[in-house]
Amino acid sequence: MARKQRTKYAILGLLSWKPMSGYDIKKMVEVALSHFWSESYGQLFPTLGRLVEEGLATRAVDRGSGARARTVYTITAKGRREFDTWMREAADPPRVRNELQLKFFLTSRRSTDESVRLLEEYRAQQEERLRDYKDSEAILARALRERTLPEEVRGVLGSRALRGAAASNELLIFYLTLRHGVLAVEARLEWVEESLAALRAARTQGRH
Amino acid sequence: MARKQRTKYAILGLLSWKPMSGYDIKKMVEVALSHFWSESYGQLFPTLGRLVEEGLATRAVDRGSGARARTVYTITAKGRREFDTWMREAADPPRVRNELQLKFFLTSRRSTDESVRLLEEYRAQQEERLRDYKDSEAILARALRERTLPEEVRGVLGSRALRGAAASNELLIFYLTLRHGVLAVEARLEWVEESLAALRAARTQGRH
DNA sequence: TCAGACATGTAAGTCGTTACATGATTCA
DNA sequence: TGAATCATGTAACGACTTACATGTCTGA
Repeated sequence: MARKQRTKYAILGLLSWKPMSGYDIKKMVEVALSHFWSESYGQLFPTLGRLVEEGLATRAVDRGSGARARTVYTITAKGRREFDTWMREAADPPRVRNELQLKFFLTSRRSTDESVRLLEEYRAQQEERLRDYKDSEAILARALRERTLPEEVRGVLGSRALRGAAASNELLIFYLTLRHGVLAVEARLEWVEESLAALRAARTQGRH
Repeated sequence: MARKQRTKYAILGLLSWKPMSGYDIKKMVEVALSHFWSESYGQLFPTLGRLVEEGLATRAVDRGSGARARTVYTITAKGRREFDTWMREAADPPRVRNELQLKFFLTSRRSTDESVRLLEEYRAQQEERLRDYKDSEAILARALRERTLPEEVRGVLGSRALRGAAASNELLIFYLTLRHGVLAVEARLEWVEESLAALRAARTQGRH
């Protein structure tokens, strides 16, 4: 029952790129995947421990030249096999629980002012996000055009020089996942405008 | 810690419309809110019990003329006050965990075929949803134009005749929440096409 | 010197799903 | 008569967050 263990596979997937510490993984998720994924320390560290127990990763303490100690996890062959299997399984559709939509729905027997207020709250929320995304999008679009690897993404995509199809493909996929976020946010903003207009129109009609 | 209790407020909100049984609430969520909300029995019934304990709702067994017994919950004045308070609080932005996006991101060091397969899976998933939404959208758009209350939504919006601004506003808000679902799905489909085109273009370039 | 980032973890609790369990009623 | 739907719930589990706890290193 409920055997999804998505944190496990997310970690395995990131470790399939390169060995990382728990802290690295948390940072990576925050800077590169935050518009479609999240992990908390409370999930991350226990899961890393379980990965080692199950023989899917190994743990090693790295004291590189005076730097602070880091516990680095490396995926094993068995870990790669399990990750491969998971990648081939159908992804389960995200179950959505959008509190703002719920509240908006529940205003239908309350006042139109309240509906409008919620829409404006939603708009502010989404506009802020859009600004973030647009900044990153511009950087990535430029990198793709000019075939350079911008400093901002080196931590995420690795420090290999951007030459050959492989590295450029990584950059493209990274860009596309961000585009998903941009298009989603833009659709929500479009919806807000459409809804505000519809409420205004209804109000005018009701008053005639 | 983690004192959101969204199920509690969702139930309170629905009970603020009319008295309902646990089963009614489940059905209502499934038919009217499924594109932005979900509740499971395992959450619903214990929460309903808690509502009664806290004096936010009352429980009554209804044996209406030979029909099967139903346990009907009615919101109290205290319940309405708590619901009002919650409605005025800022909604917390939904934390998103989109497994398909994660997988797509993780294909960036694997094969383009795998990226394409995931996009096609996503497209199929979203197209199916869009068909559902479009059917309901057509019914609701027609009802709004003609100012009638279609049979399909009577269970949700109550059986009051559609006259006056109040009932028509309910229908409008219901329609708008569905539009949110439609626009979101359309944006995802747009993204799929854009991404497939980008991958095709990259493949051609890489081969030249 | 002190803020901020690096770094690793645990404890406690809540949230939420799924499977199970049970039985009545309706209608084809 | 038997499938579908109505109807109510519990048990077990897994998922996930938040708060707590602790300490180091870097650079302005």
